[in-house]
Amino acid sequence: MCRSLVRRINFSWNLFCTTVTKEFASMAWHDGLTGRALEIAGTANSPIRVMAGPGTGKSFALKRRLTRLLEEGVNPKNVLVVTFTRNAAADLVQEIAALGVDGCEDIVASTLHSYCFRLLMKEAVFEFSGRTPRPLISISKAGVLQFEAAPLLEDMNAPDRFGNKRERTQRIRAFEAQWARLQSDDPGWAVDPVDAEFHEVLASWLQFHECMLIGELVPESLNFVRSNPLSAAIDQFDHVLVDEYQDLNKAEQVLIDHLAEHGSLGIVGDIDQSIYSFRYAHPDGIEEFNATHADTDDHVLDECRRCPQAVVAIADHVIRRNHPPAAGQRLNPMPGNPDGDLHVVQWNSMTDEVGGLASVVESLIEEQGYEAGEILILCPRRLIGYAIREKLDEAKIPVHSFYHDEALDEDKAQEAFSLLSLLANPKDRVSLRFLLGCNSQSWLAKQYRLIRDHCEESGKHPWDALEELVVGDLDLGRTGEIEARFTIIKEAIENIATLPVKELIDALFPEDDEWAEVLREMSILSMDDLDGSGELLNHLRTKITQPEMPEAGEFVRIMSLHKSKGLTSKAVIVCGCIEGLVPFRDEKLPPAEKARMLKEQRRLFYVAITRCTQFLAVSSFRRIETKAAFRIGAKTSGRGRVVSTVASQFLGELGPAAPAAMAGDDLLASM
DNA sequence: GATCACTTGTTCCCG
DNA sequence: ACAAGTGATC
Repeated sequence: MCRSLVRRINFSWNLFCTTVTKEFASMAWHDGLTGRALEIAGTANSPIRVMAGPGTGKSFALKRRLTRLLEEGVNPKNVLVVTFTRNAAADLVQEIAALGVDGCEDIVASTLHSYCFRLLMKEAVFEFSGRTPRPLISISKAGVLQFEAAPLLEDMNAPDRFGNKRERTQRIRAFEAQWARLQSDDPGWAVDPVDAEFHEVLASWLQFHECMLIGELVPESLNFVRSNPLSAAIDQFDHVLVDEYQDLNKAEQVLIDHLAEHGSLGIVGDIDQSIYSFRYAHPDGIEEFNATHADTDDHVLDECRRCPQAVVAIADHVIRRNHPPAAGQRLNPMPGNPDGDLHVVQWNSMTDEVGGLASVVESLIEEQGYEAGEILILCPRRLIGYAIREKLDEAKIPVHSFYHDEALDEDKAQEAFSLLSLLANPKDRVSLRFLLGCNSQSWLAKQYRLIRDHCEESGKHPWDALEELVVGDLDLGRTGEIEARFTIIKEAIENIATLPVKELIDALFPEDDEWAEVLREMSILSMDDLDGSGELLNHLRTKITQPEMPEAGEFVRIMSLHKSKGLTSKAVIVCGCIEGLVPFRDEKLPPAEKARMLKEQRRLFYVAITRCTQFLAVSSFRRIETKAAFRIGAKTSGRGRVVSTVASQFLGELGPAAPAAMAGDDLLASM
């Protein structure tokens, strides 16, 4: 008790200091810095590698390192900070700026994705590659690519060669994987002839439509940087700092090496928090970093300042299963931290869990003095997240969910978005192709083929060829349906062409249509900063294609376990801890892959439980309807309309520091 | 090429 | 639950 009081005083003292220094002069980078953080911030060695567990103060050390560089007179324009989400970088810089450090607004702080986008936009790069960094936006449904990739799949329909749409989707994924993993760099890499042919057809479609797969952004940049190391288009960085290194894929890691070639390189990461294998992350990269980079200066941060002692104990106990028994502690408690308020709770059904957790939240707010903004709910399935959000809405508790958006789920939303895209850039071939075909099951692939062949031969733009067809200056065979469709699209564009942004939003994403809700909300939130259709489009595209760290506010946050990485919250509730959800299991995988996946799921659980500073509840439920179980992928036992779930194996791995599991009603009664 | 009724097959997590 | 694929018919 006494100790935690002391800590609280220290904490306020720190706050006091930073405000004071801000008023008078910029702070010195090493103020109040000791031990390992001081070394990390102060060393001039390069490269440096920092292995930092959750809550061990790595962003603190990073910030101080940046502050030092600026104080020492480094040109901020020559400093690159790479983070995983697009606002993490901005936050970092903003926090340093708030400390009164000059020049930080000039630091290049962004995701690698947006760095590559800017690089590929440069004329010199276009002339080299002939590729336009216009990302092809797609979503996946039932294993098939939708939206802008749908006409691509259709146009690549070559019976008996590339398989059906699912197989073609898989092939595209395989290519993205190959690029992300730089498999073509492997000496033994052999290309299957069908793959080679597929690649050729894919590349020609992308080339003709002046676009890129999102997965090509980094490999294309790398390709340029490798071939043109002296190009003026490449920024010459004196210092490169990379956060969440374990989540980068190989292409990204190699690109970083190139960008840091003439300067210092610092990487920060944690193998235990590597949770992005589905993005082809290459976590071995951080473990082997010292082998691939001579004279690596190593640092370890393993004292968890964020979490209460009991939480550190269970987190460490869980994650040690991923390592050999002799490996020792992965995460150590911070002496003096409070013990924490830790609960393992089970409910009778999914409905009970949803309602029960909403009551837990209510009780935290009304009985225990928590603010809504201090509560974070992590759900392994969005379905559960939405249900809890609804309950909290009913209880009039402010709440916000942060699922990767279903903005473009509906056909009408896709059509409206494409219309905007074509309005902003009438030369946008992808949007034109999409709009021409989206009302037809066949995507009018045959008629479009005639037009495309003609354009490839003559160098015409498909829009111009269509214009000629409509007025009768051109005859390519049967093109009646596609001409009719083109006329409709043209009229639709003309109708919205002169609208100011506010009215454009109303016209494209009408207020009362459910399908338009997400796009409308995204647009309206930043409406006043947007000038013209181009800016509106760019804004929406960025929101849709780039991950964002969920911002805190005066509301309960609900999100996936993945999204929670990097966040801190006073109270954390992890729900749905049953087999099939956490850990997610894919029974079709070969045993070695299954084992690898289980380890990653364990890391995901580890990330989730290490977000809290005080309260942690790990929750599960016992019974579920067979249909619902199938839908969310829960493992079950028994027969009938309602079956039993199996508690997550991770609940059995919490170790001696975990409290006994209790029934939901008992937890509510005790609060 | 469009439309229909039908069968068949895979997903279901996560950025 | 949802989307692809099939085949008949217009």
